[in-house]
Amino acid sequence: MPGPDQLDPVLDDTPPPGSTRSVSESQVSETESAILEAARDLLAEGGIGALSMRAVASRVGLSATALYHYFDNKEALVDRVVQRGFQQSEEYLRRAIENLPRGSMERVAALGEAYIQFALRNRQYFKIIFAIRPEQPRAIDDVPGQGGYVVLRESVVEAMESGAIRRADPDVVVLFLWSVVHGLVTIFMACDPAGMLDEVGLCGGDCGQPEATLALFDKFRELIRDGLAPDRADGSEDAR
Amino acid sequence: MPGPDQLDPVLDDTPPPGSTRSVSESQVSETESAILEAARDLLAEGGIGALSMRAVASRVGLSATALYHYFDNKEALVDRVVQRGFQQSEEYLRRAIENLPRGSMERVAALGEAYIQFALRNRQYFKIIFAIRPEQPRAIDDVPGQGGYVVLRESVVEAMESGAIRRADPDVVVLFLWSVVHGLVTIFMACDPAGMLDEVGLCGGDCGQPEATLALFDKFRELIRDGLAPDRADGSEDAR
DNA sequence: CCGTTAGGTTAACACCGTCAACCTAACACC
DNA sequence: GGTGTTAGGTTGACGGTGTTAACCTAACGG
Repeated sequence: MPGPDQLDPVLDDTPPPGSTRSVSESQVSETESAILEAARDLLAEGGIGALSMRAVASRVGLSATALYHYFDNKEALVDRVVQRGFQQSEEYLRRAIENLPRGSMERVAALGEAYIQFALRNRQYFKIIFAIRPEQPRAIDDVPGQGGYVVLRESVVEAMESGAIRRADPDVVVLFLWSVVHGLVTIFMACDPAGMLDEVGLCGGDCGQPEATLALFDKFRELIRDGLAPDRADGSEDAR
Repeated sequence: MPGPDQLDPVLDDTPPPGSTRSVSESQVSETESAILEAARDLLAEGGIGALSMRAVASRVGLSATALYHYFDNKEALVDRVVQRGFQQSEEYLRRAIENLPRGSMERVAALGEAYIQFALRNRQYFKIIFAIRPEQPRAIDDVPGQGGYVVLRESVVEAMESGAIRRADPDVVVLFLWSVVHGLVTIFMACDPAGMLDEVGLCGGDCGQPEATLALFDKFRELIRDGLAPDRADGSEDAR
């Protein structure tokens, strides 16, 4: 019933007609982006197992070996697909906070929610990042944090300056928050949440994953804010 | 230089000689466990890419098709390998806390550290669980939490009763803590920590992953304990 | 003695990533 | 205008993959 994961379509990189697009960087032939699109679609429809050079090629109307004119090998193709996918994450996150006041805790929390939503809507990208690589971990730039890292860091620093959260090494705080939401999302991508969630008492049984994950994140917010230590003002809290 | 990930060897399941082993459950032929062992070794040596039916078979001295007498298909084999790997995690965690006082915060923290260590020593299992599987998420039982969940929950409940941590829904707290360490570990398995860590100021450049991850976790402990909210006893904290 | 089963074989199929060789149209240059 | 050179494409093949079908053989129960 969950259906195939869909992947968010990627920003079009055909230049707006008449624009004097600089020949820099993201010069990408029409065929090349058709290949990337086809690859993304196959990934979304059937996971990494469905993304074969031959399948991609036939979807674009080429022979498999033609792809090698654009990409060194399959790994390079997949990397580009994932990279393009994650490039959106930054914009996704930025849009999630554009209407929230700078320096507020809500802004930071909204980034967490957005990360969860993006991850669950693009889980194929995540699966690849954390699995496919033969051995050596990739550069951090490929990882979903990259774009989001600076966004989150900015919001955290602002929140510290405004006094919404306490002062501490912002990088540690950012990695901490990132770990929380990323771990949550990763766990829920691997487990059947049904069995775990009625344990937690959230939604009775067959709720959708995104809602359940977000609901749990909402409960996390309190823990993130106040910590696990018992109230120093010892007393009323939870008497009886 | 990081060398191949090694995987912890699995508990021997050949019955101790003379024991009246019940014919229940884990009845496993010698050949079958030889296959599982070979598969685990291949996984450790070369990742999932090196684990092919033919490679496993030849290592056991069989033809590839013989494996199908023991496992429905490759997926089933891999699942068993991973499942056996994770079965150890519970014991691993239990051993990490056996000398720590019940109800203490250290006990909870030690579980986090143990989880990180186990994950980094058995990362191949994690990669498979959280990424490779074709589509549908597996049952929660397969996930590394399963065994560990009850252990962690027990320690959390005890810590609440002793007053070491504040009272809250223990399941939410457990999932929260699990998310933190799991997220941390997952992120570090995917990124090159070098680039990220000197950002954070931990270890100058080429330190090993486990140490870096544990060091960061150590910094997290403070955030977990006290939360992000500014001290209510407003004042001294970080005055310039 | 015969049937069944467990455990194993070989041969084959369809698919995979990739390479080598070749083709063809477009363009730069003397 | 002829002549490289190159970008973009083809076909065919190689070795490897998971998996199936058919077959073999030894052990065991009736």
